[in-house]
Amino acid sequence: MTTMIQRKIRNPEQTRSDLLDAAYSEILESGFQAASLERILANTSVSKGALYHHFGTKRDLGLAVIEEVIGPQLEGRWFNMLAQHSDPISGLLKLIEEKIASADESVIRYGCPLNNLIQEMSPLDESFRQSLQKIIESWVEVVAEALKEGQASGKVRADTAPQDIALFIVASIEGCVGLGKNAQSVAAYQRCLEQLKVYIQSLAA
Amino acid sequence: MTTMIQRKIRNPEQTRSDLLDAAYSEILESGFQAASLERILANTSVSKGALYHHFGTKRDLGLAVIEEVIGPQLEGRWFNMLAQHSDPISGLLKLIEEKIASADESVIRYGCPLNNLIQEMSPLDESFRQSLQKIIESWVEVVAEALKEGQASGKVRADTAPQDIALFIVASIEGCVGLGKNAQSVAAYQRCLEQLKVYIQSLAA
DNA sequence: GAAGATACCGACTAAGCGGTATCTTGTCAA
DNA sequence: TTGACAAGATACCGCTTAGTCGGTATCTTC
Repeated sequence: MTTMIQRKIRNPEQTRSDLLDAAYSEILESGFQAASLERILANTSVSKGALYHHFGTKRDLGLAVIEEVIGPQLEGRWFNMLAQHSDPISGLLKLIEEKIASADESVIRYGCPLNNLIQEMSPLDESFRQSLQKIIESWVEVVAEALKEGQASGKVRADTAPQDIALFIVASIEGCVGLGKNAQSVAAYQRCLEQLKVYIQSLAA
Repeated sequence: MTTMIQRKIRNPEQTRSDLLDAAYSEILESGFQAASLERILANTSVSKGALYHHFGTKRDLGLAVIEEVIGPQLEGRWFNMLAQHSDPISGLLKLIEEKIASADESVIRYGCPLNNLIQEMSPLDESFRQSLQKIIESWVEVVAEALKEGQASGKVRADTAPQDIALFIVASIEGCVGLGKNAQSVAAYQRCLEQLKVYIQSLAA
């Protein structure tokens, strides 16, 4: 009944991964709710049937993007950087400096994928919120742990609360990205991060 | 041809204001793109015809919400508070403390209306971006001016850049709200703001 | 090589969307 | 009192949306 022009060779994992990538881009550009499955499909060569074979609903696709694309992206980088510095202050400064150096149009245009989804989805869908929260928590935890070790080795002021400071640092970063994004200004983003550096330096013992 | 059950008395300004209020709530809950005109109308007793009499498009309605509801809400408060303190540090601390004290479920649930719209709309619609940017700029400006005056009167450290610091403070606040919102935790929000207080205190001469 | 499972295809559906057209009614100035 | 216009009402339109379904092609297993 219908003409069948299918892919000759099959590669389910590739198909799934293509969908995740395309969905990630679409969500980054439009947000989750305004993300269009038709557009995602148009940017891959995947059919609607294949999509719904791999993901039960649009929601499932979105959650998979968070857990399998956004999460790993963020955690790996921070974990590694802080692991290879014995002094957490240097490690944090290095990470911020890296952000300042690599700041470009696309960061300023789309902002932080994590923050975007938090602002849009966390009040609307509890599963999204929890998924995003897991990432935030492990991010904060990595920073807090580094600060604690720094306190133990006498490199970070002892009269501070690592957990709270870590939370504030993460919050500030998201804030800087958000403001830079709205100003459409790489310079504003960088100036904002420079102030965060000042704050971080003030944590040194 | 059509049955006409209309409002007996007319009050165009009230109608317009009702629409703005209902649109504000709907946008706060669902974001702009997912905000439904039908739902907005259902929450007022206004007809679609009346809506489109007052606002040309959904976009126009959104822009009016930003300029006539969100903007004034924010600016008034910060301007007044900083005006009545000769010491900007005290003024800022007072504002943060007020935020900490008045933190409740609804702040944590919906977050900052301004930040929500920035993350969602600024990459998608240049008019939205500019409208939001005007608010951010005047917010940053109020803080920066207060800091400058503080420097002049010797209450704020002279070796700092008021404009950059103001930017960072605003960014941090948005970040704190955003993280508190995702954690669904008033306590986390408050802890985050407490750290901002520490930073602000460090600006004193 | 047959059978069963997995992967994939694309036309279709129902609902919701923003927006429009055409109408009536309230208001107020002349 | 009446004419003009602002304000409001409602039915309707075209379009997009997420999701479904019957069917087919490929792969794996025995």
